[in-house]
Amino acid sequence: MKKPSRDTISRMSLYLRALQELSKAQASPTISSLGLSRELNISPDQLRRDLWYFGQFGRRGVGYSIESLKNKISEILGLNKRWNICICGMGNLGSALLAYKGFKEQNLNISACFDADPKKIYKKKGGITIYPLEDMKNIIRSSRIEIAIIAAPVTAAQTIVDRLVSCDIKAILNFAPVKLIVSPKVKLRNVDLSTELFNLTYFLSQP
Amino acid sequence: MKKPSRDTISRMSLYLRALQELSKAQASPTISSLGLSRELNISPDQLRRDLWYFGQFGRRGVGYSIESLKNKISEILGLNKRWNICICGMGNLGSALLAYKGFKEQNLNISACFDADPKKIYKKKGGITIYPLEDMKNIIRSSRIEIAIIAAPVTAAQTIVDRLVSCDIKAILNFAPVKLIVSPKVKLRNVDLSTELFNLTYFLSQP
DNA sequence: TTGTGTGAAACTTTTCACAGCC
DNA sequence: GGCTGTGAAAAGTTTCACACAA
Repeated sequence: MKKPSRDTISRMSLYLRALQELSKAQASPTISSLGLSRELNISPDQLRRDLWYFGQFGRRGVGYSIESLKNKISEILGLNKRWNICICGMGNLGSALLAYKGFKEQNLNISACFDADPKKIYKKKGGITIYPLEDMKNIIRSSRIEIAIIAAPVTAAQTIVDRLVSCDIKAILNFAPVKLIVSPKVKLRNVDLSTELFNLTYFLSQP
Repeated sequence: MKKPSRDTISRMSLYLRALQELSKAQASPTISSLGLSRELNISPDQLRRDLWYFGQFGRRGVGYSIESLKNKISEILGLNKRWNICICGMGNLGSALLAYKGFKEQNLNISACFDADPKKIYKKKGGITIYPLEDMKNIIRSSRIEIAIIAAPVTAAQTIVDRLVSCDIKAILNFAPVKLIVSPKVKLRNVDLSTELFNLTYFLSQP
C-alpha cells in the first residue's frame, strides 16, 4: 500500500468540510463520489483514489454514508483527539486566527497566546490570556500545547521559533515570510500570503 | 516547450523573496543554484528546472546574477506592472492583510476596502477608505481594481463574489472556507487556514 | 442498474547525470 | 575546476475502464 501525498491530505480536508455541510443539510444519508466531487471541482476518480489510500468506506451501488465517512476522515486527519495550540504574535493576523471559527469547530483548541508587547501581556482576548515570551515554557508544558502558529513579524519569528523548539513543540504553522530553521524533530509548514497573490498576478499576465 | 506547473510558480515566489534578501545583503553579485536552493529546502536540480521553463538566466561556471534574476522572476510573476487590489471584509483578517508589508513591497497596491458594517464605512484604516458594498462598481471601475481578496464571513462571501464578478473583476483570492461559484472568466484561488493546520494534525497522528 | 475499488495506462514532476561553457 | 542547461530515467499522480457488489 502506498503513502498518500500532501495534496491528498489537503483534499481530505475539503471532503471533510463538504461532508460536514451535507450532514447539517440532512438531505440524504448517503452520497456518491460523483455527488461529493461535484461540490469541489475534483473528479470522482480522484476522490475515490484519495480514499483508497486509507481503506474501503463505501458500498457499491449505493455510495458513502455521510456520517460515517465524515467521522472516518476526521479520524484520519487526527481530529478525533483534541489539539492544544498557541498563537505567537497578537497583531491583526494573530487576532484573526484566534477568532477564526473553523478551528474551534474541529478539535483545534487555542489554549494560549504570546506577545512581546508589554501593553498586551496578561490581558485577555477572546477569552484567552496573552502571555509574555518568558512564560512560554511554563504555559506550553502546563497546557500541553503541541502546535504553535507564528503570526509575529519577520524580525521576531526565528527567536520565537527557537524558544518553541526548546519547549519541545511538535509542529509549527508559520505565517511570517521568512525561512525558519528548526530541529528536524519539529514539523514545520509555511503559509506565504504573497505567494498566493503572485499566483494570480502570474496567471493574469499570461497572454 | 512545456508549461510550468502551479507548484513551479509558487516556488518562483520563494526564489524571488530569497533573491530580494540576497540583494539587500549585497554579499556577492552572483549566486549558484546550489547556494540559492540551500536557503529554501529545494534541490538545485529543481531550481534549475523551474527556471528552464522560462529561459536561460545563468552563466556556466559562474551562477546567476542576483539583480538580474530577481528582476527576471519579478517580470515572470507579472510584478513589473502595478496591480490594484481591494479587500472585502474589514474584520481582523482583512485588517491583517491591509497591514501586510509583503504586498506593498511588491507592486501589489491595496486601493480600497469594502465592508457591510455601517459603523465601519467611510472611515479610513491604514490610509485606505472603507466603502459600502453599494459603492463597489464605482470604486472598482475608477480605481482600476483587477484583484479582490475575500476576507468576509462565509455567509457573506458568495454575495460579495457575485457583485465582484458583475464588476468584471479579473481574479479573486478567497479566505472564506466555502466553495464559491464564479464565472469561468474569473480566476479564483482559495486559501483555507484550517486545511493548513489539518496537514499538521494528520502528520502528528502518524505512527 | 448504480457506483465502488482498483489494476493498468497516461500523464506530470522530480531527479539523475553529463555535455558544454566559464 | 565550477556550474548551467537539458535530455533521459525514475518516481509520483491522475485518469481510464471495468470487475464486481448491492
